[in-house]
Amino acid sequence: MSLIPYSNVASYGQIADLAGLPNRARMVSKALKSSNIEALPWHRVVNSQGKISIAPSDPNFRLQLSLLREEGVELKGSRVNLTKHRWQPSLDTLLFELNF
DNA sequence: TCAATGACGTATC
DNA sequence: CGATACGCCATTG
Repeated sequence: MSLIPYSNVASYGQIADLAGLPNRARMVSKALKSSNIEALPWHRVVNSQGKISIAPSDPNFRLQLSLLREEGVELKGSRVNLTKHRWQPSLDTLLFELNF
């Protein structure tokens, strides 16, 4: 997921699928909270509704908002415009995931 | 061990 | 839209 492009967003499930782990979105979320931000574009990750899945009380919530706005992502409150910013994995990416 | 718990997703109602 | 229900499974206590 370190390959989610600038100004794009992907959902937890989408990432899980790409990693070859269907229906395992929760694992991705765990990976994000535990695997502390090691130069990972965690802020480009939202749920399938395009909504930010962090508690608004959490400091990171604000951070994610600003980071996204900074990248020019359209936000309606805490919701991103998926139709416009959803990441579409390139063929190269897919092949890469399939070990080709 | 076992039950509860998630930065989740899809399907219904 | 909001509320519920159920699937998934590593981590926690």
